[in-house]
Amino acid sequence: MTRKINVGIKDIGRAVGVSMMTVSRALRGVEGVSPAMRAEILRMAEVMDYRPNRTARSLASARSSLIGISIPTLFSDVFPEILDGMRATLSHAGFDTVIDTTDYDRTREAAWVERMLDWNAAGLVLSGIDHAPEMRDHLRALQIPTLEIWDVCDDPIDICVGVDHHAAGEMLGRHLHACGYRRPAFVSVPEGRDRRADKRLAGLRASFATAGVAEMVVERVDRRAAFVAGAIGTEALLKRPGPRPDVIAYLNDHMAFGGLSVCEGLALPVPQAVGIAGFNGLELNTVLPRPITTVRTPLNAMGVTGARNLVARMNGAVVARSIVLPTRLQEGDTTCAVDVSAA
Amino acid sequence: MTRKINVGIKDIGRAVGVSMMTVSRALRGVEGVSPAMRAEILRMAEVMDYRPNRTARSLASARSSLIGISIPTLFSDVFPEILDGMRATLSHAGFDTVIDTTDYDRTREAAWVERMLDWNAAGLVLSGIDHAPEMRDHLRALQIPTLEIWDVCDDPIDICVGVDHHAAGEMLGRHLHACGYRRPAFVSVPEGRDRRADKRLAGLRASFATAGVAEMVVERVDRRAAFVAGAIGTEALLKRPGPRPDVIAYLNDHMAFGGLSVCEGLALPVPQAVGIAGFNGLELNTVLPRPITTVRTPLNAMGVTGARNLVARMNGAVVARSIVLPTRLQEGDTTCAVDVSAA
DNA sequence: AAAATCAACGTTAGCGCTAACGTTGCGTCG
DNA sequence: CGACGCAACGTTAGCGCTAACGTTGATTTT
Repeated sequence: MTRKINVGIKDIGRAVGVSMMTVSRALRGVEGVSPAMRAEILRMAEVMDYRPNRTARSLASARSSLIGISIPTLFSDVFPEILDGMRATLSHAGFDTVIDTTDYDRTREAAWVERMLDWNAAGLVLSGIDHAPEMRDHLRALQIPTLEIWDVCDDPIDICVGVDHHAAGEMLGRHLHACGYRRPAFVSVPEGRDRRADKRLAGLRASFATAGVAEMVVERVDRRAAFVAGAIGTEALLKRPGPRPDVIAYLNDHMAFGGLSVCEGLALPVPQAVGIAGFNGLELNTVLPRPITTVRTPLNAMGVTGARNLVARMNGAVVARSIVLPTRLQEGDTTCAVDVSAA
Repeated sequence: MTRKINVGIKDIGRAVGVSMMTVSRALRGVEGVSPAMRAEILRMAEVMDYRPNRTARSLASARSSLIGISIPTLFSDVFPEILDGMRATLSHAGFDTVIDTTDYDRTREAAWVERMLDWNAAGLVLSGIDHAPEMRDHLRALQIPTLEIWDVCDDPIDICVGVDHHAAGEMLGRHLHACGYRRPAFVSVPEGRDRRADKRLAGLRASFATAGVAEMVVERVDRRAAFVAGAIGTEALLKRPGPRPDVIAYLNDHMAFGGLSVCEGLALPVPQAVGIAGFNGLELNTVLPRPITTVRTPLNAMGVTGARNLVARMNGAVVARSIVLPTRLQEGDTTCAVDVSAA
């Protein structure tokens, strides 16, 4: 091992016989170095096992290669899937990603963003479009490239890529109503926790209301594991006094599956006695003995698109402020065979 | 807003009337400043909305507040749970966590670790104990505080906290054999992908072999979603020629649940015709209509313990090199009621 | 052919902070 | 009461790198 401790660009420069500035340029791929010299420097850097000091680089250039990514939780299939989509693009572009989980707490998110700014982060990725107002203002003022992902609006902090959750809710609602269901219910998380959940519910409500069905029962469960939450919510729903819902929509497919399991356990015919529908079209749904009706959201593609746009944005390109990805209704076996005449 | 752009410790020093060194000491909580002066400086820092430049701090002190955490995948209940356990401890201690997913690729892990070293990382957390040898040597030579988590051995890079996967496999194997099962099968991921999976299998094999059952059928599935993988693996297993297995163990509870669903779909009586068992005791298992026999692993506690030890280690304390957390067999409804006489 | 242009390098100043030594003034102790 | 010790500060010198200007010699321009 010829590995000296802490080889710096100065050492490389000395070895090659040029100034450290030339080395710096060569290593960064900046122009101003002849191809021959660049090759020689790169070779020597390799030989000497040079490792750039990112800290020094960040300090001198007032910009780091860190990208902060904030997501509500890792206990979900949604965010890991989005992260997975972003991964390749960001790492190819040479960025290091610092991930934070906020547990749906805006204050925590804001504090963490400030911390990332202390690191001279090159960019930020935030989940959704609902954030602490001061944080919004701060980021806007600082002009930090910021991607809001998963949800969309007309006026993002910087740029956003996501789906229209309200429209997704409406789409599912229209389908369920067309199936003949008239006593809809929704199983979700505690109110205010997840804005996307509320939007889906609002969309469902809107389409049912338009069709003349005003009432929608909502059961909220505070359980991290989605399958569990769906099961618990469904049991609670079925135990309620009053007419039993004839269709239950869930915040996502995992929850819907939990609910479906409960119904099957109670020998409640699905979709005749009760319809079941989810959201997101998660991989789970592709092998279920009974595919669940759902609204597919392009999670991975969202990550890819978002990351690409963010990188382009950081390179100074002009990109669309807001990109709405399409969702698609995917009919399964858990809705539609309802006996309308009996209702 | 009185917020000036880029308030530095020099500015605070000027405002208070002391040198920047005193400000630095006060802000870092280092001794050498009178309580009154410290209070005054902290107040002024607050007023002026001072934000430390972490980059500069890292460069000057040759040590950053970054901790690199490498995990194979986010698509699992295991690693998010461990991460969740580490979170609070690390963030309270003032560290920022950079998470990387390796997809079970050691080369990728090694490259990423080098990158973290370029950031002067304060510490590292690696999943499991099997890593690229050069990386091991490098970390050892550099004496970077390194925690290996989830698996254990006598000779970790630095310190480790985990469970004994081989013993867990044996434990489950003994139980299954005691139940009377004699044709065991195991559904796992592709060989070599996940060392822990292989160890569990080896443990299962060992205990069955000791009891006189030499053969164990292994089905390997390459699917990210565990439920899906379990379902597919089970179907493949049941389609194989030869005697049908009378018990199927799965790498984890999600896979086991997928398998259970398939068996139920085929009207195969569980646990009579076929037993089902998983690993990890995931939350899912707490609400399943039929609890699955499993081996509980203390994931969250592992994260907590690991993080605490790592922090202690970074503070120079001497901590146990290797900590083995206990696992516990949790009997469910999916094993044991086998009719031994019929076998 | 003198001037302008330009690629290919070099020099100079820091980036904002901290480590490692000073320095000062006051109590204290033989 | 002078030497000593010590708490509470200050000074100096970078950490390793890059931005922003030089500088130089060769090529092009008119």
